[in-house]
Amino acid sequence: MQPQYHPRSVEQEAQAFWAERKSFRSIEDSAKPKFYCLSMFPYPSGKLHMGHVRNYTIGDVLTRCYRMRGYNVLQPMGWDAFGLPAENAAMANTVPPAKWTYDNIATMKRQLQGLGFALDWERELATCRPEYYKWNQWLFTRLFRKGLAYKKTGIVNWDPADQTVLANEQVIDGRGWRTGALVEKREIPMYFFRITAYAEELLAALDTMDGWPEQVKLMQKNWIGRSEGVRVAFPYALGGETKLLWVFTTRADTLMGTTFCAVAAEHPIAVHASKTNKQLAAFVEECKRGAVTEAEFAQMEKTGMSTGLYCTHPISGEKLPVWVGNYVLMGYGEGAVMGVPAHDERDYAFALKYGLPIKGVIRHPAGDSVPKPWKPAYAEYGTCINSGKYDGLGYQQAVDAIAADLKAKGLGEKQVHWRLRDWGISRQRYWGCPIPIVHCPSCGDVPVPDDQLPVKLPEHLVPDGTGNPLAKMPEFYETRCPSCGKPAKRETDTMDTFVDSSWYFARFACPDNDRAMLDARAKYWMPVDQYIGGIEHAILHLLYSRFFARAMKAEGLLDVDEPFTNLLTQGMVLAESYYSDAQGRREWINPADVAVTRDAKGKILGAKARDGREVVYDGIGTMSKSKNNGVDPQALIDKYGADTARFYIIFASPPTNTLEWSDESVEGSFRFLRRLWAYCAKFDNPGPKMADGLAKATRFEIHSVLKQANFDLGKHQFNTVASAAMKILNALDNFSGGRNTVTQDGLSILLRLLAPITPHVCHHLWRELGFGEDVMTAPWPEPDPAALQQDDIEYVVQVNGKTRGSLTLPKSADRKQIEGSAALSMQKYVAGQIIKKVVIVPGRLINIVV
RNA sequence: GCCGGAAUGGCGGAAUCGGCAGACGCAGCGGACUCAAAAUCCGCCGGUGGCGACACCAUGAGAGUUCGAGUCUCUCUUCCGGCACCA
Repeated sequence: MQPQYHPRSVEQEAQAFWAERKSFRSIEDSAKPKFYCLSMFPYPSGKLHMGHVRNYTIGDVLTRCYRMRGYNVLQPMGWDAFGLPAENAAMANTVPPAKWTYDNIATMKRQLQGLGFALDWERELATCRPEYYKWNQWLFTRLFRKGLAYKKTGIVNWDPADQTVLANEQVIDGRGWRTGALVEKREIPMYFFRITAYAEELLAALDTMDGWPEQVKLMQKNWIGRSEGVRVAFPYALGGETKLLWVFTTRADTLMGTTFCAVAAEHPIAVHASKTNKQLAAFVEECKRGAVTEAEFAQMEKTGMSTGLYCTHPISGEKLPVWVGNYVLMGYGEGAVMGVPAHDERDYAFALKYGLPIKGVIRHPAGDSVPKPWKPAYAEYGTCINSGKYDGLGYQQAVDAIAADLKAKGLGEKQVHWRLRDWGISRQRYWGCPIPIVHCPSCGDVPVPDDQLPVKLPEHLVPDGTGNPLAKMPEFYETRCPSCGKPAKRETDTMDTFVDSSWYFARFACPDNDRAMLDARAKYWMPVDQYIGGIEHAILHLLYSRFFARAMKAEGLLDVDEPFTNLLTQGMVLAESYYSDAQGRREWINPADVAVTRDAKGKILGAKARDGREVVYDGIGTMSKSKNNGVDPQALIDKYGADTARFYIIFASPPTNTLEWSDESVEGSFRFLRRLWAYCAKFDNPGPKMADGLAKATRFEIHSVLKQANFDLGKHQFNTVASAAMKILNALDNFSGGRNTVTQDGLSILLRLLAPITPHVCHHLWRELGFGEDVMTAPWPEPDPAALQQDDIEYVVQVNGKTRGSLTLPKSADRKQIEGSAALSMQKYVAGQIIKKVVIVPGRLINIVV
């Protein structure tokens, strides 16, 4: 055996072995339990980054464990290949997004293969291929006919300079990122998926999803946001007609305290009033600029302006002014709210700012009046006061009574309200899946018939930042109506890329089927048994996929509601960043080019760049181009090999934590693999005979560590499994002799425990030392109960909860003997005092309370 | 702003049910080997006091429950993720 560990040749040899045997090809087999292990597929952005390596290493560890445990495992890989970055790269390099994307896929595929993941590459798919997106389109037409996909107006960010729609990400401080022009909101027709039709189900099913982290379920629950309240109408006169201004409130008990109503800038009342009020029109225009995201809305200064119109309070008949508020969102609820300044913090601030009346109608702990400043107690539930016939009622009684009265007048009723909104899928972009609709002047919106699918996206275009190139391409949009045959216009919007990623997991079962979206193989493999991906996807992607699974089930394509049985949300990969301050301009220095100086205790004193310049430590954060703190996985693999990269990633942190990158610790992981190799290289050398006591102790140590490792594996705490492998090697290495029954058993356990993490080196050593032909087909190691037997137990002894020593007692000792021995050993602390009680935790601890 | 999460030595982390805080590793310090370096091996390694046995303090801050709290409860601070057109 080679005395030195050379990862390159070991890894090539192992990968060739797996490729030749097609070790990771998965075939449906109802005789074996199946395990579908899936990591979120990557966006082909260029090269693999550490987040990818982490994600796929975690998935691969699970995949290989389950293979060794005898499951029929599927682990596929594909490409989330449509999206905005390809268009940006296209503009920057004048290269079509398709070419850029396919080149990136080729690079990243090579990198993934170099990492030795147990992937079934025969099932590879890319969402930008017509064979894939044809079925996006096909399903869309099905949902469209059912009304689960429909058209309505939606609001987009409009860059007036480039005459183009911008993504939220492309709007910086209210301006277009390329033009700097003030971005406006525009209403345009868009297609939506009616995800709200499943709101109730998506919420209720969360309670049955035991394999998902509570944290993610809670976030989804709050996102769906079920609330019970009352829908209230405030009548108003417009052009001689009486219309109703609807609002939703969860605090109908405060209805009598309403002193104004506020509507969104896009609300019909605001639009109407602006026609005759120039100042208001300017304010409405103002509202359409500025905040783009909900976060920005929530944090911006709340402003408003009166429309000059009044509505009528549905119970009291009072006249209330109608205002336009920049904080009222048209896309949320009714686009209007009732203002109760006395009992709502935001309304309170608004009323103070604009001199609107404040009318207290709830008795609260701070008293009946509502003096400045705002107190949270004002918003608490209480007894109605100042509310006419509702005086004296509590929250629920008041809501019931008011809802009943409103219902009698036809001005309201109880309603369940959802925070969840329908999913707008139209994008005015080129690099995405075309929406399969033809607009016919006589037939309206006609879905493209099945025999004309897919609507192919031309792959040669280069966008220029001024709108969607498809919309400027008559060859694409000029068509005939599938229904009447007359000239018609094809839809040029493409789908949100979340559509592509909402069902890819099912397509992996049958990526080669050109006659159907899914077939029986999907029913075999689905649901995904273990899904792994970043916590940043906790809401949108996962919720959309849950919706899609239901929609597909309704089409008879799947027979499960929930697509992912178990979910593991991995943490982000972070790195330190450093900059040098040159004339006030920060130049970011890659951490690989920085040397830190430390004091005698290892504390960081300062840092210098490779060229000797002093650099400033800027803390730890996500790896980014702007801070030049990315660590290239390829450089790491080239230097140490894939196994070291995999081992470090697993060992450095539990999967759900963030992982802080450290080049020095990588070195330590490499050192461990070298030690393992060195141990194996001398394994068959003659040495001293192992003494009985040492044999017993070594076996006990190895099997206890294995027991713990298997427990940790069960809770996906892989970092301590890697530690366990190190502990086993330490235990083996304490004996200077070679192969005997104890070390043979121990090394066999070590190599199998480590095989999922560092598969190449374990593959090699397993064969080299004659354990078998392929470690991947060896059974998963289980501890031997006989090795775990012990005659004595070591107790921790405490006095008044403070640890004072330990005590070794025979396993057979009874309570009386334990108490006696403990008191005796604790003479020093107990003497002269009265023992009040003795707490004994069997097999672990004795606490004497004096 | 709202929703969710996290905080333990110089660093990453461990501690299964509330039961020895700091496993395993990194960095650091001391030593062996070497002409020297690298590699490797051995030892030390939370803080304060003490020659020492040992004592006290210590899991972001403050309170509480308990024989006993990193773990449970409340309040607060800081950081991270998401907020519907980044993926």
